[in-house]
Amino acid sequence: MVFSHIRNNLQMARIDIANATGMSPATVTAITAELIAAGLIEEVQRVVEPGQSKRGRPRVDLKLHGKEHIVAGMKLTGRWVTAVILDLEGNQLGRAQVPMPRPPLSRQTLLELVPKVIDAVTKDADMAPEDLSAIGIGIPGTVQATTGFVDWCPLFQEQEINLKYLLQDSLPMPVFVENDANSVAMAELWFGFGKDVPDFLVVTIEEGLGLGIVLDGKIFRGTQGFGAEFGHTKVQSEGALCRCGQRGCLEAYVADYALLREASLFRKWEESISDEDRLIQLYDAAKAGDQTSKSIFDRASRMFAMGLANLVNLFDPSLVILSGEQMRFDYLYAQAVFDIVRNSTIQKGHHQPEIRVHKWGDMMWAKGAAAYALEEIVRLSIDQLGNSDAHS
Amino acid sequence: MVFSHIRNNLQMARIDIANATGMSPATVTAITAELIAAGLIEEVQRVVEPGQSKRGRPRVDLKLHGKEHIVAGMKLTGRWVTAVILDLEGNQLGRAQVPMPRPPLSRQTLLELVPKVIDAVTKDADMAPEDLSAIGIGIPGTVQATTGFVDWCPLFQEQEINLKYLLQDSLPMPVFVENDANSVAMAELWFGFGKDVPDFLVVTIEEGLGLGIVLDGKIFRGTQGFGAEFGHTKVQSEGALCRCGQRGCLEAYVADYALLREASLFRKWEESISDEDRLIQLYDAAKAGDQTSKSIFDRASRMFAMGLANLVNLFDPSLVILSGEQMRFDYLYAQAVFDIVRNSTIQKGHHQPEIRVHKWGDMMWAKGAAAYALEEIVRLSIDQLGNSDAHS
DNA sequence: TCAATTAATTTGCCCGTCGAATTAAAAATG
DNA sequence: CATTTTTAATTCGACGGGCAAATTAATTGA
Repeated sequence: MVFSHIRNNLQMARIDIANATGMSPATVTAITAELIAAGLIEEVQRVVEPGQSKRGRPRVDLKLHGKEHIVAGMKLTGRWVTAVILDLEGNQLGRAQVPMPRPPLSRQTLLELVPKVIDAVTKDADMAPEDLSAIGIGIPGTVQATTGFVDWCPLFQEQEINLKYLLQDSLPMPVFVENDANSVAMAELWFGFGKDVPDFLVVTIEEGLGLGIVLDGKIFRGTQGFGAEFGHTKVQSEGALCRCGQRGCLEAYVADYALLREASLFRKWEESISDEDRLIQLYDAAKAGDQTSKSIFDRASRMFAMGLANLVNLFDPSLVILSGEQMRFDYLYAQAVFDIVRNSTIQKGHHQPEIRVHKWGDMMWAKGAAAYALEEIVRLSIDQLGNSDAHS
Repeated sequence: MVFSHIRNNLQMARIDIANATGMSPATVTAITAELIAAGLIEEVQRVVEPGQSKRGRPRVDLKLHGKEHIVAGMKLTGRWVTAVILDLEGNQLGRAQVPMPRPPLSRQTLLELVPKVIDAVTKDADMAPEDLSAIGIGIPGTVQATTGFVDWCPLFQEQEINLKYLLQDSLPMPVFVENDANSVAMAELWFGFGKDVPDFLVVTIEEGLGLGIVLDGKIFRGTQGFGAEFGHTKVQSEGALCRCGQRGCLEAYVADYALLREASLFRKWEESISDEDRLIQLYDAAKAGDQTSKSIFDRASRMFAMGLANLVNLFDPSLVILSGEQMRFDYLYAQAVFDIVRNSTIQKGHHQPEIRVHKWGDMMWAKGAAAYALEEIVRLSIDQLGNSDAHS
């Protein structure tokens, strides 16, 4: 609790922590002493701007001790593997991006890929893999973060594997695996709009649709530990076919492949043109006023708004963050979408959630994965702190 | 914690509580002593069946002290006001049901109605209203249970009122107001399928659709305190008009009025026939093989399954309880519905939630409201326990 | 130089919890 | 029938987390 307050405020004095948490100064002194002894935080001299110094003993700020833990975060998509190095303070020390082999990956390929990326990203930070305290990996699919068990991931050949233990065996540091939408939620919680908000939803828009649910400052993983399958909530009875094999999934209306499927009816592209480029052409056509192209995006955004509205109706959130980088998703961030959401939710007036857009790229997702690794490592450190005390 | 263990197991010995909670026997002794002193629990002699008695000091069972707190629970619908008297043990001591004046009710009518019902139900239990420690009231609409503030309720003329304080002024006991779906969830938690399950969803089917979300043994009220608006999640873009004024709400396909609206296209009823009877006729026709009638129910159940599937996809529950009394809802409990849910959710195999049906009537809803009142009263008692200790 | 002021620490205390020892109440034993 | 065995419950002493109050530390202002 003390730790997360310091983290959220970057640096603060003990007295401020006491006020913010409601604890007594005595308790704060005791706890911070332990954290300092454990190397997790450190004292820093507060820079006093001339003229505004007050009388009395000056406060001594505390901040996270960045060098105590350095971790890597990694994000796997069908096209790229993106990685960052983060220290405990959240400073980005290095980054790397390598092309992803064409999925689905064999176990062998995966076991070679991850260390390769770690080598690359640590090199970028002028470090060695051994310097890392942990790595966090964000992947699409259904992941039980507590155990590292991957029920299903579109990127892998093998399913139902324990990726955490699989990778840990060939790596010198602990590995934490997390659903990629939850990685982004984590990034929002540590570095983004969610810093001061205890409850919010993060909707991610990428190849698929993801949802991260943050309740009371913690990620809600469903009662059985699996992530929220927002992309496969149904928005149409007997609707469009989804790549999951079911019908009417939101994803089947909003994802790239859904848009291209529609477009293929009236547009013939050369084989050689990438999906990416096709989408850009489609989007440009819509913007230029082509009604058919426009109707494709219109339907997608209408369906998306409907899915969002359902989330708002069920969770009654005060904040919804939409996270996705690409230009081609602009239509999903349009005012029209927000209007539909507002008109499709019961929450009235001051209960309407704020909807904010974060155009974050893969790097932020990787940072989220790193944040998850940091959180777990810190949690372990603090737990051990308590235990070692008990023995002494 | 100790208290809820005793409540859930009806009666158990101290040593069992220690084992179940992980506390030491010493602690259990201390806590139970306090609870006994407060009158909340009492010792009972365990009935030893001959032949199966073990050596050693016999365990002394503890059970809730029913007479310590007697509460009333009340459920308001558009047609009836249903009330029960419950003691702390959950024994039903009395019941009453009076017709509801035609909504919307004025403040005056409401303020007269509630005491009248309390008089009736306490009389049925051979008691006086003064004997009640509290009353709990379950109403449809959006209710902030913590404050008793009613944002919107279809039964009342006035909206945005604090029903809790409004009623408390004219009643001798504290009043707790709760969304009716949450009342049912509460009933499941105390008396039903949810007794041993920490996380589950309760879907209620009545005039509208309700949802109670139980996470970690507590009712989840959305991050802003308002209940989950399941009935107004959207299952169809630009769909059927709902009584809330929006389009495509699940309720607009499943609720009574939705079915009758469809039926009115091909069936003309006498003015005098009640909605209730119309529905029964419609249902009988469908059962008898009338294709048009059947298609109405078919669509309703298909939409309902879709809404359920979305809940499962988002919350990943291990248990979903469907609660509704009337025969006319049988089609919603059909195997076909469960099949659609299973085929529309990502959860596979062992992660599929169990779906159970509870044909509970208004009386159980009222019991849930009473349970809520009991929980609040007990919580207050236990809190005061700690405080009075601090002073002594 | 000395008060005034504010931050941080130390001290002593309370409370909840625990392990270990003790007491209580039964059955089994000879 | 007294004694041992067994199991439940309680008591006792101790410990750790957290707090209020007192104390110490470090600064500004008079």
